[in-house]
Amino acid sequence: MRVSREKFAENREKILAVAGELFREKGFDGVGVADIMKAAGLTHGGFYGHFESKDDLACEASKALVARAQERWQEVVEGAAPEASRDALLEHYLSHRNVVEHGTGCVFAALTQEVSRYGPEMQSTFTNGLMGMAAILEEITPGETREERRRKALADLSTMVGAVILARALDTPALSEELLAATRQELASR
Amino acid sequence: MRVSREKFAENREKILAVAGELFREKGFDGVGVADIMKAAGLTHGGFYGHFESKDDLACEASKALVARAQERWQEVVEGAAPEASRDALLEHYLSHRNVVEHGTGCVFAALTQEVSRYGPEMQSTFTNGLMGMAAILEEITPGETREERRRKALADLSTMVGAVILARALDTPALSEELLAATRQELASR
DNA sequence: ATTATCTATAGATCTATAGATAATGC
DNA sequence: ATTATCTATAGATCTATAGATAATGC
Repeated sequence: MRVSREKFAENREKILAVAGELFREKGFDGVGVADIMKAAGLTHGGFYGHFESKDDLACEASKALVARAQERWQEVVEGAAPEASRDALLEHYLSHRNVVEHGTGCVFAALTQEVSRYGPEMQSTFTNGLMGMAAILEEITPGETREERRRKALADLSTMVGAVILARALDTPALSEELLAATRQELASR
Repeated sequence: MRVSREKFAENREKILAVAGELFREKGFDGVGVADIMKAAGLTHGGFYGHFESKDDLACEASKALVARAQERWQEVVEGAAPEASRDALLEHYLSHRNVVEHGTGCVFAALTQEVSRYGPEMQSTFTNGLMGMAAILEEITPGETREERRRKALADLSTMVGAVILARALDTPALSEELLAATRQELASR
């Protein structure tokens, strides 16, 4: 049941998209190749025509997710007036949606803890991604010197990702919301 | 090869201690019952005399780790002069050691992302733990009102845990150290 | 006699591959 | 003829259990 070259490329993209969602929902270790292929509407065995291994897929999916995350931040920043861009980004990131919807939420809030156990290529992808996010933040962060803005950007990035990760672990929506609101308020007042 | 009642209790503690370390190193999904028992110097089959299931062990080990983490923060706070306690806690937590030594480092920096996928009992344990850490922070956080101190404590907790998680994902020690130092400096200046 | 541990294995699941199938595209 | 997918399965690994073994403690 061979498909056209075009459809082949489409299938590869479908696998990547489905994997990006399932990995964020269940973690790299929490989902198997068969699950991913089933969700993509293909058979298990067909997978190895598209990717060398599950690790290969995990790396490719991560690269796509990290690139997309940076694009989203750029869009949010560029979509707001310069003086409102930092607040816009804070509202975009520290949102109820990003806490509840794991499968479509921030890749860093979902997978960072697994990265340090998944080999150098994955770590390199996340390092580049995090530095990219920090660079975007740095540009919209007030401060006297470039060093001060860089410092604030790194600390703010830790705060933002940390808040979403912790909010996801809390078992009461009211507590998650309080943590999120507290973080938004504290970051905005700086 | 039956052992004494005393030795039985000792073996249980040994399993819990080894599990606490291996879970923090490799994640709940990254280590098996056989690995844990081997590291404890016991056989695989003996496990089920001590715990009902792997999930049961994961819950018990998490409870112990969370309780121990709170004790450590209390000790650090009480071991410093009142006006220096916040700085002491920041230095204790935002340390090179806590980034590099996963097996003995902060349980929240190691396992929080897996918690939301591991059922309500585990989430409850982590929620209680996080609220306990926030309460300790709140007491040593300056601020006009109790609400303001609570808010700052929640945001600072997000920053601290977030910084260690991100520092662990970075693939260059110099970048990890920069992130840690930036976060320490920003938090201390508040 | 009781019970903590050990040996052995059932049963489920997961990654990866081999060979068959069937549609594409030169 | 080439090649993308499907069927079937090998091989590894993981949780959990059954039955045997041997030391404890009434």
